Amino acid sequence: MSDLPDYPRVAVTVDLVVLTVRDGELQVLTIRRGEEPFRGRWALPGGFLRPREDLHAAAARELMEETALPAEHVHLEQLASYGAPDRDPRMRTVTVAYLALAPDLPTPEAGSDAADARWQPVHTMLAGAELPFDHAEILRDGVERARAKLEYTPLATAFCAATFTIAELRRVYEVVWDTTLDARNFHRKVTKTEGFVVETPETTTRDGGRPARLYRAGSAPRLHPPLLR
Amino acid sequence: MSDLPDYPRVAVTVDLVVLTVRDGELQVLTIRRGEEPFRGRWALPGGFLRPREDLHAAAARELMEETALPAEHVHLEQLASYGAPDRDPRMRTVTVAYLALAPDLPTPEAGSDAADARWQPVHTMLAGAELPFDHAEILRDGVERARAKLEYTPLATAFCAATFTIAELRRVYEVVWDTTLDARNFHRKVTKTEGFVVETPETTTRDGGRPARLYRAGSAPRLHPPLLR
DNA sequence: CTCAATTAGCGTCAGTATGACGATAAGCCG
DNA sequence: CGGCTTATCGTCATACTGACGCTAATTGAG
Repeated sequence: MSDLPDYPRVAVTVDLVVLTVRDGELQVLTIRRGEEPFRGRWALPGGFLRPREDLHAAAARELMEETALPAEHVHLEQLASYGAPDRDPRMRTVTVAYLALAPDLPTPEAGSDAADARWQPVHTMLAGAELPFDHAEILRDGVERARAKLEYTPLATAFCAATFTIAELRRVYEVVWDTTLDARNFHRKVTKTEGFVVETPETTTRDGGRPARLYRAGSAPRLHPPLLR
Repeated sequence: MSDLPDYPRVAVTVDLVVLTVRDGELQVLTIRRGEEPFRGRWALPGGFLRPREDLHAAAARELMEETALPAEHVHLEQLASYGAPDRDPRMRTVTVAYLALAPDLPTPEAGSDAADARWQPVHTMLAGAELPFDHAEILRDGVERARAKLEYTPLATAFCAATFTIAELRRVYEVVWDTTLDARNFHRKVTKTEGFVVETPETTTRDGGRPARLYRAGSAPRLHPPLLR
């Protein structure tokens, strides 16, 4: 089988928008670039697709390599692809961006490729022209995807630990949507929406005040009815 | 600037899931392949990304070239990317799939690349192992995207002509969702949802019975409240 | 030990949306 | 004209929503 050299070849990369809720704000995982171009700048983690690697596998590998996050606790889904002809000054590239949602993990620090890894507030990274390449656009799209999916999927639980209180889940919504929600109505909706959360026998007082029941994520793939902004 | 030949290159293609509602069912535009592999088989339209072409531009170009559809009346959005290492027997490829929604146009026939182009029922194309490559998976994802977006966006209007009746819009929902909807409740919801449809002065009797008012698509990017399945 | 502070979780109530379906309107066709 | 078809408006019981009052269960200060 010929290699059909008459069609242009492109370098395919995978970039990651890894979001978490930390210190009451939405944060994104950034790595300090160790190579040109943009050496020393904070950027989204990512890397080249390997010759016999599936896209999702590449994203999962990058997540491990560059962020050392425990993959089993991280939601990972494809976001979108970006291929403007001049998006990378080195050569023609197309990047397949993935969106990862993680709980507030202890301290995810640098892996092998990256000189350094750090959580940074999304707001900060989008304020100036911080991010190189088209990473600001990718980050914006990732945040918008997360905001939208919180409405009609139980994905907010991906920002929480294995068990969580309703208040913790509510804070996820409040941070991602940048609104405040009535705690009582939120509690009613979440517990009445079939398959969103599952009660556990435990309670916790880690948020102070009266002990709160702990829940774990339910199995419903979608929320019926949705939680509208 | 060096070409960094140490990273693997991939052939990037763009494939299209072009959907319409015809004869009371959801149909997809297929082309008969004129080249190997799978010569003579019906497949999704698509082609290679050109050296200095943006992804969206490539999708729009393919839509024109292969389907001769008037692009201004077609909604086009990125769907997802597919890059399993063996998805194309010739070489390593990654395809960026786009979803296009078109009204029931007169007769979109073959363009240059394709030996033939034809609308075919989605149900038929997904029933057996009709489609080559991973096109069945892509089509399934496209249909699922369309089904979901009908709930939260006014995208159903993309399946309609420039002006349409509420009943025509309702039939779009019924076909895409494969349900029946109460005509009176649907009328109430659509006309009360801000920015979904805009009344025009005209009416039509093309559906028989009492003349129906014609509407055109509104400007709202999302439906508030959504139309739930 | 008591009390204030804090957070959880239940209850109420009015306004609104929803689904089921009746009734009327306004064309067409024979 | 009378019947057929489809459009559109109306009704009504029920469900959901948002605003907000109230009680429960813990912690920590004094």
